Amino acid sequence: MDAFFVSVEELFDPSLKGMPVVVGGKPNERGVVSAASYAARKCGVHSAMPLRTAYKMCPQAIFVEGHRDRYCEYSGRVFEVLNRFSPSVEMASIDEAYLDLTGSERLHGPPLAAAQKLHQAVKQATNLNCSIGIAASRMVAKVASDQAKPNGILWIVPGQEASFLAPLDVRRIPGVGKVTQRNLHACGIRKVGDLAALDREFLEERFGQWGVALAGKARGEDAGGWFDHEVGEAEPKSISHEHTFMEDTADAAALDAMLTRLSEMVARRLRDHALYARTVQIKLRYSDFSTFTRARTLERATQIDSELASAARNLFHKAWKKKPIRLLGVYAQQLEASEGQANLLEEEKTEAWRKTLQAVDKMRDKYGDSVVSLAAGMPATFRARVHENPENLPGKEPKKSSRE
DNA sequence: TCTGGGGTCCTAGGACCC
DNA sequence: TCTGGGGTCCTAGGACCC
Repeated sequence: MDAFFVSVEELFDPSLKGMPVVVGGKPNERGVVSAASYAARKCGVHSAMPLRTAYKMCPQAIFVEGHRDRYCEYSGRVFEVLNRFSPSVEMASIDEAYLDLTGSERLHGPPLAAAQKLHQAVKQATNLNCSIGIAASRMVAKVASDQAKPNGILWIVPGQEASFLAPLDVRRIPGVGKVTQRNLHACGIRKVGDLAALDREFLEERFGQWGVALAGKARGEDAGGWFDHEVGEAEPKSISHEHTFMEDTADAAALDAMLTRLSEMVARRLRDHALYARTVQIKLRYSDFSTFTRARTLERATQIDSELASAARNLFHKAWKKKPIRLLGVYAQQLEASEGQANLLEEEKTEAWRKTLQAVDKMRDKYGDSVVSLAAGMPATFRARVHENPENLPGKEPKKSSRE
């Protein structure tokens, strides 16, 4: 999809059309650009750029918060259109998909005609523009669709892969980021063609096994192959939440509260997926952006808020250098379908928690996530108030709202 | 310029085991 | 006496993608 987030925002607010628009947050917030309209890109704004930088470069731009639910909905509509065209559709992300059109010639005609039909169908169903790359491998199709932007179609005829790729910057190859680009430039390799011309031994010595794969990509060979993944929703391999503070803080109570809240969010999603985490990891980032992770593997896998939270807080306090913190994160890894064996005492305890959390999850579904929380996740001032006078508990407050 | 949040995959060293 | 070879698990860090 072309400038997907911005284009969806334009559907909801047509006055944004043609304007420099930045999706991601307010211009003075800590955050980065999720998407920029083509008008904003003309000022030099691009995704992943800090919002404050974007504001300096393009002060006249309109800054809007992202609406993930809207993007998901439109992503679903696009998927429905694609699914009509081919039974094997792989959504690679919220705004990118691969279609296998093998054997669909009788139905859709030759590749270019099929792509034109598809392009029109997407436009008709969503009023959004997309770009389409057609090729004999996924990788080449992806690069072709990037080159076709905006709103274009590009067909790389079989046999022409290498000559199509050769004049492009190495950065265009999926998997080549800033660091690899810098390393390749240091060897005098700037274009994909330079890469394709090198011999295997040189690349293997310099970049390891990955260099060999890279040389293949440069010639248009796709190690991944076609739709060899499992069908249906793949289970996640990790679940995480992280938070960057508006201002760095060394307030231990505030940090503990944040770790608790993040743990609750992670645990909630573990339960949604019916998964248990064997490994808990935390991430901390100081004011100078130096970043550390600490992990611990548990005796038994868990999906219980308080178990995750206490593991996270232990890890944090062992690692924390008592300096102001910019970011905290909580990660669940080594996800398993069951918690494994336990002794009788533990079994009783987890059973009690399981029932409690089931009820809590129902309340959160109905009234929002903040309606119930571990006390440790609440602001310290609030905890103190309740401690001094239990009448301050939300349910006992005199004025009733629907939340309560 | 001052750097989000959600992920995946890879590497490398050390502990431990046979 | 100057110290193997293979495997798995765990931990930490980093590149990359959208």
